[in-house]
Amino acid sequence: MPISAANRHDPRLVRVDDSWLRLPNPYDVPVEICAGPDVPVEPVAVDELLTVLETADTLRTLARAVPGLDPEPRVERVVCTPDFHKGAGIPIGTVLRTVGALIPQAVGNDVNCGMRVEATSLTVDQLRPHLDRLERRLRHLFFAGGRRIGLTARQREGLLREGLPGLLADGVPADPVGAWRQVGPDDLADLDGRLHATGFPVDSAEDFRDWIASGGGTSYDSIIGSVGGGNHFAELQYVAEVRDGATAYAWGLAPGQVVLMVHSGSLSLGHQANATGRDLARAGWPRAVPLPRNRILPIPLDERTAPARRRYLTAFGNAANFALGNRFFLALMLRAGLAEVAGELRSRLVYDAPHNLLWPEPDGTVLHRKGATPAAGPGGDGQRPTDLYGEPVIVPGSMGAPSYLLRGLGSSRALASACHGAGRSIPRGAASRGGDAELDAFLREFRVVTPVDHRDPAVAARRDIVDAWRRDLKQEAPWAYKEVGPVVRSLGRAGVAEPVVELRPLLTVKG
DNA sequence: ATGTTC
Repeated sequence: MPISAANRHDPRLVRVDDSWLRLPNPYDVPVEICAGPDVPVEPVAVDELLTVLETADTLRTLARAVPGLDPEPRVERVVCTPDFHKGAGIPIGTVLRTVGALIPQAVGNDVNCGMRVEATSLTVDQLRPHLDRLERRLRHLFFAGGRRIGLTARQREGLLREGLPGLLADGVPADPVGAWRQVGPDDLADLDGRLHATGFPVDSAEDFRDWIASGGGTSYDSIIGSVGGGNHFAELQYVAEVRDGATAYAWGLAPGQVVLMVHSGSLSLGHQANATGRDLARAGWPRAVPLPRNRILPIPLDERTAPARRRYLTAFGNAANFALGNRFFLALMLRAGLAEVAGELRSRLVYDAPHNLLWPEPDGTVLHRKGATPAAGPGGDGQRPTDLYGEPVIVPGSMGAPSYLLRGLGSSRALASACHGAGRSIPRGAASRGGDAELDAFLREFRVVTPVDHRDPAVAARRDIVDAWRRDLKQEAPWAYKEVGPVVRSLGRAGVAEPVVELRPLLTVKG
């Protein structure tokens, strides 16, 4: 193989085989990166991985300083996905299994950032003639006053405490307005949780009283129905290629079928929950232990920290539930646009997958995912349709690029986790490449609907707004991301997940 | 990643 930027790896990494790299370390923590020889690994991200190892050392210090911790805190295993790249603190694409402690900062700031995919009853041939009009309608629905998601305090509290079952406990409002009009029998039928996570039961929502109250009665707020920034989007796609016919059929996907894909998180609620976790970890930090240099503070799983953990996990669960609800409403908004231009349609959930979550287990282990997606294999309790074929793994491409739907294979080496995208080739915040004309041509070609309509002369006159918007959007341009193909092939070769369908974009709404 | 609406 020729030496190129794409196959040079950081010298600190040891290639184990075609699928895995290992980071040797003095803490005896298994650290492995799932990446083929054609997937470049950012040295800066490897630097950050060393701070994860400092956290392994922090847990040892805690175990010595706080007597009687049972089980003794330690980092059991670290796995990085093929799209692993630099983030704030712990790299994005890091899966961490700990024993005897949880680490709020090992979850991305945006709690339960994730994907929702729905299969519609429309075909790409039916939709193509209406794309110009759809683009205009979606701009109105997402960015120009068309959102109109009214929620009662009861619905808000239900959502934060139970997720979608709580939101929809009383069914659809008697006189539905806006996105609510798109709720159909399939949405209510899926609420038994057999297909996917519909909610995380938590016993209160005290940290979010302001959002719940929001003026009383049926009220509107500035958060629900927002796409969010960065790499978040709401997209219409179609099934371009079927790679695994049996699984595609079981998941209700056929060639040419129009699919909705939403990538979004918990917006400000997740940030608030994470800040709560960080503050509680700091407030409860044992005086005998110096603050770790990397500022990543674990919370040991003992009696002393029980009230703090309960408070954090409640806020965390509230935020995670909000994200499920927001993705649901974003999908309803896409459905509303489709219904306006192509007539009434059916749309059914394929899967909702989280990227940023932690899972405390009764045995004292905690699985943390930051920018990685679950990829459980076939099996489970056999009660869910997905148990037959493995968990749906949604890998979005960068703007304009194909996305993939894979089936998880439950690799224990990979901590049953897959990548959540192609991964950046240019870190966020680095100088963005490409001229304005190049960006504009790209946005037109791929029908990218954005909040700033720079073709409107009144908007174009606001240079400061347009410049800031272009700067941010260039960070999400395809040239800021790796190619998704080699990343997806790495997952297959490693036995993490296998492709089921390839999806190509028709129209993208960027927040 | 970071509240764009009645």
